[in-house]
Amino acid sequence: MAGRPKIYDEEKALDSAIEVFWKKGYENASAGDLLKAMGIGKGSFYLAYKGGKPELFEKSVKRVVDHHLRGFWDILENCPDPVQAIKDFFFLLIDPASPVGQRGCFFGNAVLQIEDKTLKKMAASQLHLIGKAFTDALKRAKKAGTLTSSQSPEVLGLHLLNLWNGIHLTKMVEKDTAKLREILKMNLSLLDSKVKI
Amino acid sequence: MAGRPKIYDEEKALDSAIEVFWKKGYENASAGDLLKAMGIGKGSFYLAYKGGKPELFEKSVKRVVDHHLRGFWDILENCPDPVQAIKDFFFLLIDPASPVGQRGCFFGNAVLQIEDKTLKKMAASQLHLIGKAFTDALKRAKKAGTLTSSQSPEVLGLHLLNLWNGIHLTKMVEKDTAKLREILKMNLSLLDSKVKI
DNA sequence: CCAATATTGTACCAATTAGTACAAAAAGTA
DNA sequence: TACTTTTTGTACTAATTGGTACAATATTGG
Repeated sequence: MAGRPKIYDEEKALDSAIEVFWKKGYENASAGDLLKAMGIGKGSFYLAYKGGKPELFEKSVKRVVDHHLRGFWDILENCPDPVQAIKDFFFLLIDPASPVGQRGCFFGNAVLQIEDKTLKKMAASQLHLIGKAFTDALKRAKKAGTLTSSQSPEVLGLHLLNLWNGIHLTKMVEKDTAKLREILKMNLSLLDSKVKI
Repeated sequence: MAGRPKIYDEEKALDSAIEVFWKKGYENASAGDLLKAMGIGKGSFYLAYKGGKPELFEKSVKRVVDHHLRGFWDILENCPDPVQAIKDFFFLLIDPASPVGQRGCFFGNAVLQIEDKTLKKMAASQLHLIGKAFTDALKRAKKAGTLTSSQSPEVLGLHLLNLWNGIHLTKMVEKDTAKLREILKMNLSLLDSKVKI
């Protein structure tokens, strides 16, 4: 148990790779781009990621789940009013000042960018989990009485995933934030009881 | 004005290229893939598309607009009840038996796949046009009295574009068609007057 | 049937790619 | 100090890439 110590920080390097994947897309990110951003050489890279780019992406997915999504999940699971938290979150998503930016959803992008079936499925199942997180939060809200819609949490959770999927792309096309706010208001009003289908 | 005649059908070759772009994604489609599918050699290809893959994609976009979208636009502009046509169309989109399949939206995919700014913007503006087509159809429906929602056609049109963007991705993740139908029903009910926001 | 023109297939090139091999380096340990 | 272990950087390979050059081919018009 000795050996030359790593000169780089594994998590920081991984985060840099994630940035590249997110910004350029999976297929556009060459090994060279990734190595450069990660600040390591080929020797270190293929030692740490014997599977090359696919393995790096797999680890990136896990890191995005653990790092970027974990906080959001915790809020959904613990906040007093999940419905309000969800609404706030979506409006944050279209705020031009928000750090979320114009990069889209890491997993949604991946599903539409990656040809490799294994990686594509992995990204798709993460998206599905986001839907499940919405659903679970809504179930809790239903019990607590803050979800007043008569629709089932399952259907509403999928609706929110669909809204999530849509808005990430739509906001790249429609720059009028006021209009985006209007459609969010409409879509989120489906969680309220006053809206009868 | 003479010369050796073309051995291939330009439109058929272009359609084949579109298939490749649609199925594999822009970045995954190599020049080799495209030539093979188009059934032509390099000589013919670089004679017809001096700009290479970008030019081919540009022509593909125009062809998809003219060929795939035109029919839909005509219906929207001429049918007696645009609201009903729109609803039918969305349900067709999630029908497993539909030829639309799992390839997603040609333009939406492109926006998320292509790094080249010019091509990306071209795809984005086509998406925007789809939203405008919805809006225009809804304006007509409003005048005809078949659009009963009190929301403006502009906002509802953008909502439909957003639904379009979302459902193309969501149906790749959620295979339960019944659930998909439920969220379509909900989202499309926003066009009806009985739904008050 | 010859000239002009446009298309085709192939051979070729230069650049970039992912990935491997391996020796040098930097630590711990005895 | 010498040995072991792990990481690092570089040099290298093999394959694929997009794109060009060009001679051969197939047509129309004079």
